Amino acid sequence: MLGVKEQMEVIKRGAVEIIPEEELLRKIKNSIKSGKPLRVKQGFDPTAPDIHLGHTVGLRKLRQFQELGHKIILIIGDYTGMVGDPSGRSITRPQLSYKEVRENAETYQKQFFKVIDKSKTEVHFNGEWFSKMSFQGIIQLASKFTLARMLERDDFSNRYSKQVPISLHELFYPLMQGYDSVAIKADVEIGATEQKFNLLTARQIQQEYGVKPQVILTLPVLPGTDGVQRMSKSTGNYIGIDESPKQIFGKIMSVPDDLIYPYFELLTDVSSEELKEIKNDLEKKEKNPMDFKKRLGIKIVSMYHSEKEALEAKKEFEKVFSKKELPEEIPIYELRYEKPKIWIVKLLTMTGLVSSSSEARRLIRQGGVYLNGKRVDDENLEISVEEEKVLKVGKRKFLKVISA
RNA sequence: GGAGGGGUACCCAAGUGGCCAAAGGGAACAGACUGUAAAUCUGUCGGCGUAGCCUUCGGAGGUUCAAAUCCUCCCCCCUCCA
Repeated sequence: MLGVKEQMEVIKRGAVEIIPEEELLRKIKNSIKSGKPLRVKQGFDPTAPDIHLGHTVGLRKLRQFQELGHKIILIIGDYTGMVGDPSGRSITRPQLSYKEVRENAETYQKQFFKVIDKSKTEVHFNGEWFSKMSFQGIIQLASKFTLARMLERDDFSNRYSKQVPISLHELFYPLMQGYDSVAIKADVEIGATEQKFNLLTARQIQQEYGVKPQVILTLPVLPGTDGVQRMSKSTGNYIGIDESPKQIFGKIMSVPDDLIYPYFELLTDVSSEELKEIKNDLEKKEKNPMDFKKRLGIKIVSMYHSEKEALEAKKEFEKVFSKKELPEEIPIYELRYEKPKIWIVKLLTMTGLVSSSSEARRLIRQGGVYLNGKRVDDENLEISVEEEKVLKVGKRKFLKVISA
């Protein structure tokens, strides 16, 4: 096991706050002395079935704790998932059914272990304790906190002042998360900065239940591919770690240039010297940001697939978008049509390339439809059904149409 | 229980009888440009074989030549008082 100083250095990298830092020092010291690893907790609510790069910021930190010899406790919030975390939210989250949550949890676990080491991880569903909690227990838990303190949160107070509804069950979320820490006796809990309130509430709840309070460690929130909102599945600005190499690479390339540095910092292992260099180069603007993005894309795809696939994805990207050639693999559509000729608009809607014929006409007018590499400029074009053809809609949609 | 304010397209939001398929912004999509699925600029953004029609402003009825807009009932949200 590494010494206190060395451990702290690893732990502090990329962290925003450690509260209280002295307490963490003490805990690590004790852990080294006693040989007992720290219990480091992070919870995830399985609201959407996919883990994306935003989740990996925390998971990677857990991984580092593992490498330092500590115990990771992963809480899968099957019960908290039914409430929905109000953190950073301006509206009530849609409530999920228990069944949905359990199904998502399955997928989650598979993906977790692409980042962290399964053999050194303890997994709990918080239903383990919440499903057994009596109403009496709930009253007891609720009595540990006051409304005034709850309303200190700016997400709640914003909603309240903007007259956006806050349901009572949402108030339970921080209490439940706190109780998780009681149940598993967490020494450290990590979470994104927007989790600070929940994380701090847990400290208080732990003390109320006679458990030593945890140290909290916050990490930056990862912006999504739009460069503005936090990465999340519901806003559609995410990159899932289970996506194909091509998709991950392509999405990295579509990220605004400003995100290049934060992504390198939060999502990859590049050394701090290398990071500095990247920052300098980006600021000087002498080098092409595209090349940094390619490097980033290769790094990230390599982590979740392989280096070989990463290089292939890069090649494919250059082929399709830089050279504007046809991609390596094009999906095939088998066309069944009773007449020898088919109207182009009809074909586009039939194949699902566009959702309505108005849209098809619009795209043709805008010059976004290609047939066998030639731009289609006639909305009334009739094309032969027999002949094999390749359709391109916009920059990214390709389809090979063959007659069935 | 009483009083008042609201519900408009994917999201925010304007519209209080016809000029409303509905301003503006965001998102999305297309094109141009390039350094890329970045940035910027331009355009599109309910549906229908494009031609005028059809469907849409919380829901159901009604008034009117004409309703997002007026009337009735209902549902939902917010605020204040109790």
